[in-house]
Amino acid sequence: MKSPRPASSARQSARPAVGPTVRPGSRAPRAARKSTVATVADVARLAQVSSATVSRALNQPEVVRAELRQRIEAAIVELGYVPDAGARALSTKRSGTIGAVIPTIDNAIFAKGIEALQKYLDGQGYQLLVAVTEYDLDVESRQALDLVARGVDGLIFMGNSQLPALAALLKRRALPCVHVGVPNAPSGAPVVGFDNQAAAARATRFVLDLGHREIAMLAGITKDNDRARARLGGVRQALKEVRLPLPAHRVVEKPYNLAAAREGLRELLAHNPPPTAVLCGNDVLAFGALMEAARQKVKVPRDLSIVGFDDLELARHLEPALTTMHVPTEEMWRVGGERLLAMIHGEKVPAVTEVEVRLVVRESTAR
Amino acid sequence: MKSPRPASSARQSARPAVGPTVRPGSRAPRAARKSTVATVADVARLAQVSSATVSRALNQPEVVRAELRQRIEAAIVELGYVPDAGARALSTKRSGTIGAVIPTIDNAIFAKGIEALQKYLDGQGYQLLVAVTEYDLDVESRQALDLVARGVDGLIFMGNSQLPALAALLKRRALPCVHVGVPNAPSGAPVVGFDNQAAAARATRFVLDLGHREIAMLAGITKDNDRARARLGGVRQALKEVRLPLPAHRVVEKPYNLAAAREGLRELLAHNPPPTAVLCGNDVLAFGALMEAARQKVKVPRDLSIVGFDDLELARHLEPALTTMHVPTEEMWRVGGERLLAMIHGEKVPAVTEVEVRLVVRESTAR
DNA sequence: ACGATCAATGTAATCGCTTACATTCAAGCT
DNA sequence: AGCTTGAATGTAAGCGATTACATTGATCGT
Repeated sequence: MKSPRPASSARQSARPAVGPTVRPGSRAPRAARKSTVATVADVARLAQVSSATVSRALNQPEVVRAELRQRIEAAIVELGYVPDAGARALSTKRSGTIGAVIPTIDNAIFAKGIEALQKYLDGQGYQLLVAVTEYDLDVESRQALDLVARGVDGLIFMGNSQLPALAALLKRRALPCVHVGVPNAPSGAPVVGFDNQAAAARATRFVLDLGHREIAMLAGITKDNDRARARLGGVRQALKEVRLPLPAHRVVEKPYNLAAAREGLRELLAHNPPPTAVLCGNDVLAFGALMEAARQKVKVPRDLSIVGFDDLELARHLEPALTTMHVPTEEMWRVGGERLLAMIHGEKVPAVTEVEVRLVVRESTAR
Repeated sequence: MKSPRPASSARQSARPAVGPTVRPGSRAPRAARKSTVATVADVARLAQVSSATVSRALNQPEVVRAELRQRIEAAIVELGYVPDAGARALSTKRSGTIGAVIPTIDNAIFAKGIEALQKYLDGQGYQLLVAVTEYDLDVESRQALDLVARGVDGLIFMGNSQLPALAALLKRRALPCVHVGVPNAPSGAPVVGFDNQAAAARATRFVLDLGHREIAMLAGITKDNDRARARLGGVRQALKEVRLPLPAHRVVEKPYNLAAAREGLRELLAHNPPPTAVLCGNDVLAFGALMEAARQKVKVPRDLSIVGFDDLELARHLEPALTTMHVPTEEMWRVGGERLLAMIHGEKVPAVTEVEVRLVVRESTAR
C-alpha cells in the first residue's frame, strides 16, 4: 500500500507536510472532471447576474434587490451549489475556523470540554477543528502546524504547549491562542484554568484532616503532561507541609485507563503497610481503583479512602460515590472560546481567568 | 446562524464607528498587512528560484537538484513558511481531508471509533475532520454540508444519514461516502457494520434461554436514531418469536447518560411484576442500570439480570462485570477508513463488509 | 430640467498554490 | 557536426471566491 506521503517527508521537520502529496503517477488532467461541481460563475450565469452579485447575495443579502436574490437562490438550489470554504478563506484571509489541541478524545473530560466549546463556537458561526496529540509533544506540534496550515483563525490548547519552535511560529503569525486547564502560560498567551498543584494539595490536606497518614498517589503519566506533573507535585507539597514522606513505593504512574488503574492500585496495596488513602490523578484512575478495591474486597471507604480529580459524570453515580475535585470543564472551555474569539476580534482579554475548582466530598472517603 | 464575518448590520455600523466622516482615503488596501505570513513567492525569492521549483521541492522532491532543495529548505525554515492548505486544495481539487459525522463525541464508543479512524488516516497522510450531530438530522445535514464546503475528499457516517437532500448533493458531487455500524445503506454507499436488530435479538434469546420471562428493555431515544430503533426492534422480534409480549411499561427510552439510565431502571422496576432481566440499548444505559440496582439493593444478577450493548472498556471492569454485546469498534472504523480511501483512489469496494459482534457473557446475567 | 447623489450591479484584480507548457542546456547518437 | 533527447527550471494560467473600483440608472433638489 503506497502512502500518499512520500517517505522523504520524514527527512526534516522543516517540511510541514500537510495532506497527501500528489502521487507522481496519478497526474490527471486538471479540467477532466470539472463538470460536476457548480461555482459562483455557474450560479451567476444561470441567474443572469454577475458573480459579484452572487457573492453579495450570499454575504450581504440586504444590498441586492429581492428579485435578484430570489433568482440567485433558485439557481443555487438548482445547481446544488456549495461555496468553497478554501477559496473563500484564500480570498478573505479568514477561515471561520478554530483549532483545538487536546491529548485524546477518549477521556470524558476532554470529550465534554470539546463538545461545550464546539457548541459555543457553532453558535458564533465558527467551526471547530480538533487535533489530538496522544500526550506526545512531537505529535502536538505536527498537529498544531496542520491546523495552522488549514488556516484556523485561532488555537486553543489543553495545557501548555511546550514546543519553542511552535511557539515561535505562532508568534510570528500573530495567531490568537488560548490555553485552558492551566494557571499560566509560558508564552504569555491568555489562560483559562486553575492551579492543578494547589488543587491537588487541597485534596491531600482534606485526606490528612480526616486523619490519614498512610497516603499514596495513583498518578497519571507525568512525561509530557504538565497537569499530571502538577497534581503529583501538589500531593508532595501538602505532605511535605506536615512533614510526611511520600516514598517511591507510594507513587505509581499509570496511563489513564481502567486496566492500568487497577494494576496501579494492586501495586500500591502490595506494600506494607498498605495505604489507607489513595489520591488519584483523575477520575478514570479513581474509577479503576474503586473497581479493583471491590474485586479485592477492600471496603471503600472503611478500609481505604479514594479521591479522584475532575468530577466526571460517573463520579456521583458510582457505589460508593466518588469524592473528587470538581472541575468546571464545560465552563472552562466555553470561556476559553470566548476569550479566543475576543482576541480574534481584536479585543483585549485578561491574561488569566481563573475557574473555581472545589472538592466534592461524597462516599469514597472516611476517617 | 451568525457568520464569522461581521453580520451585515454590524458591518454597516462598523465603518462609521471607525471614521464617522466618510473618507474614501481611509479604505485600507487589501495588501496592507500581507507582511507577516510567508508564501511560496517569498520562499522562492529568498532561495533565488521560481515558485514552481519551490512547489516541486515540496511535492516531488526527487525532481529538483539537491542543491536547490537545500536552499529552499533553508528559506522555508528562515521564513517559517507554512503552506496554505486551502490554496493547495483549491489548486489540486484534493484536500487530503476526510470528514466523519457522528452523533456525539461524548460516548466512549464514538470516541474510540474516531480515535481509531484518525490514527489510521493519519498514517495514510489524511487528516480527519469531525462533525457532531447531537442526534439531530437537521444538524447532521448542516454539518455534513459544512464538511463538503471544506472540501473533504470523502465522508464517513455513523449509521444512515437519512436526508434525501443531502444524499442528492453527495451523489451529484460523486463524493465517496461510507457508513459504519449499519448493515446496509439506502443510498447504496458501502457499509461496514452489522445488523443491530439481529444482534439485539440474539442477546434477547440468550436471556430467554436463561429462563427469564419478565423481560424489559431500557432503550436509547429512537427518534432520529436507526441503531437505537433496530435494537429495540430486535428485542421485540425475539420476544415475538416465543410469543411473549413486550408491554409498553416494559420499554422506556432514555438518552444515553447515567442519570437518565438510572431513572429508566427505576421506572421499569416500579411496575408489578418487576422484570427479572433488562436489556439495555447500550453500555452507558446498562452501567446506569447497574448503579441504580446497587443503590436499590437489587442484587445483580441474583434479582435482576442486565445486558448491555457495545462492550465499552468499563464493561469488563464493573462489579459485577457486564454481560454485553461486543462490537469491534476500532476495527469497524478503521476498515471504514480503508474502504473510503480505496474509493477515493478509484478502487472498487465491497458494498457490505460485515463485522462480527458476539455476546460476551460476564457476571451481570443469571438464570 | 439638469447635474449631483446614491443605490444596485458589473468588471477585473487578487489571494497562495499547482502544473501544463515553454525554455534551456548538456549529453548521446549517427 | 548536427540533431535528438531528456532532465531541470521558469513562465504564466488557472482553481473559486471576494471586493475595490467603475458604471449605470433613477431620484432629488433647486
